[in-house]
Amino acid sequence: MPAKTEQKPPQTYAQKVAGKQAIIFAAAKEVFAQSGYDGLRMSEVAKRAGVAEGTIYSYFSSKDDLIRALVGDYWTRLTEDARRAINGIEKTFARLSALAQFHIDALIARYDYAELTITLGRQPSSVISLTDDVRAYVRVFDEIFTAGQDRGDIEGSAELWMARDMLYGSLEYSARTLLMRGANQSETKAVVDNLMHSFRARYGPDAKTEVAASPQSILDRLAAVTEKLEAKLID
Amino acid sequence: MPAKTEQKPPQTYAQKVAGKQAIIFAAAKEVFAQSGYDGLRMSEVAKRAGVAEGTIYSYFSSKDDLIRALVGDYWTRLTEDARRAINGIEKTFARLSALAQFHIDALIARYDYAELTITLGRQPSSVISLTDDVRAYVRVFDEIFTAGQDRGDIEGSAELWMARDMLYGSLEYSARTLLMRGANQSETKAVVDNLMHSFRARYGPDAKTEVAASPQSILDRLAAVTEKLEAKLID
DNA sequence: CAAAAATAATGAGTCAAACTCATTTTGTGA
DNA sequence: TCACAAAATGAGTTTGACTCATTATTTTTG
Repeated sequence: MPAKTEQKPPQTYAQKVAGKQAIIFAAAKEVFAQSGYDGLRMSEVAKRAGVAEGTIYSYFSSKDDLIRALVGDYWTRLTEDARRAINGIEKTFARLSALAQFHIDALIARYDYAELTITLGRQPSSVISLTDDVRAYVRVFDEIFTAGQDRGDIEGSAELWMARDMLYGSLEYSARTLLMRGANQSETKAVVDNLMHSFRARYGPDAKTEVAASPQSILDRLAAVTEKLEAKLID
Repeated sequence: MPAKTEQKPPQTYAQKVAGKQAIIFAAAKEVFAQSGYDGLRMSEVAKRAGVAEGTIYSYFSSKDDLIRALVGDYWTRLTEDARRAINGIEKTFARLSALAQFHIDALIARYDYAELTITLGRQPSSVISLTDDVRAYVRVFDEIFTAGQDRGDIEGSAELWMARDMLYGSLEYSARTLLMRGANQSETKAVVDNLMHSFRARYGPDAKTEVAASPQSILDRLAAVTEKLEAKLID
């Protein structure tokens, strides 16, 4: 990377032009974050980007195209984050679990992007594909799964796409329902545990073994409750 | 039901008015079916219903409200069909399987309604709830599941909502991906089989016999009972 | 039964917002 | 410095949801 990019005034015209797309994009991201799809006004994006409304249209052919770019970028960033989230974890199911936890947390943090992925993904676009970015994201799962099959952690005959749909489908739907009541952290963990339990039972080699809570923690709870009961009885 | 309703000309004014809502609704359904949400024009609905555009607005407060009514009706009809689909089937997992097959087929036949449920369900409406209709639909699953728990086909400690989210989530996501490639009948069957396999492994009694008899599950049950006792004492 | 009141229907008109395009501004190469 | 190209501009167009003053229809009242 040459030092040129550091200097402020002497950029070439071409550089300035290239930068403008990024400026508009950033402005759109801001506006989208606080107004959502319907609330986003091209006029507002233009104002924030410091350009005329018409200018946007020489970089993005329509509002939908602009949003599509936003959503595509979202998945690209998410892909990187997902890889970071599973980085250093070795065992197959632990990796899957970490990915699942990352995924549901991400969805709950910003469900709007997931929602748009569903709607925009189904209507064909002139320019930006979107499907490709989602595919790249989903590949993180695929890699763990097939690697797991290779090392014998996962039943070799298992169909990748079915497992994938089950994982992402469950998590997406759970995120949605958890958002409707107020989600809390412990519930997302429970969802992930339950899902991983199912996964192990379905795809793992040795079937089950795992349970939700340890006997010890249940004993602790029992002891606590019993104490309360005792106190009540004394009254 | 009095014969009055049979006669054509001499309806009361009130009857005519009530009928008009249905006429507009039917017209909207038609237009939506062939144009989708974005393509549906209120002017077109008005034309098909044989009323002025303004008239629609005295029956539905907005385009969104109209569509919401459409989607709500969709789920209501689907609920009836789902009950018919499992009718006469006795065994718990067979019932679940039939329901799952019915569900994925329905989604693939008309994914647009499911899509709108996601988007419209999240934005609060002034009038029509939509969530209630979906809840009623989902109750079909809930009934099978809890009945299954009662008769011991399904692990008693299983969390209903998690199982529900897993089933509907998997099927919805699968429907979406199957639609992207061209879905064929055999693939939906494979998805359902795979899902039911997972369900059996996760929630069925036979695979889990050891677990059912394990100290763990006994502790779980004890904890649950103790909690109930505690609640009673507090009253 | 006629007049008054209430209810419903109408559609021309308003408004908001995405998108266009003739004009102007800015940059480049000779 | 000038001609040419590329980019930016924003006033104007278009589209489509929604409003509301007016008109039509039904019910109520005296």
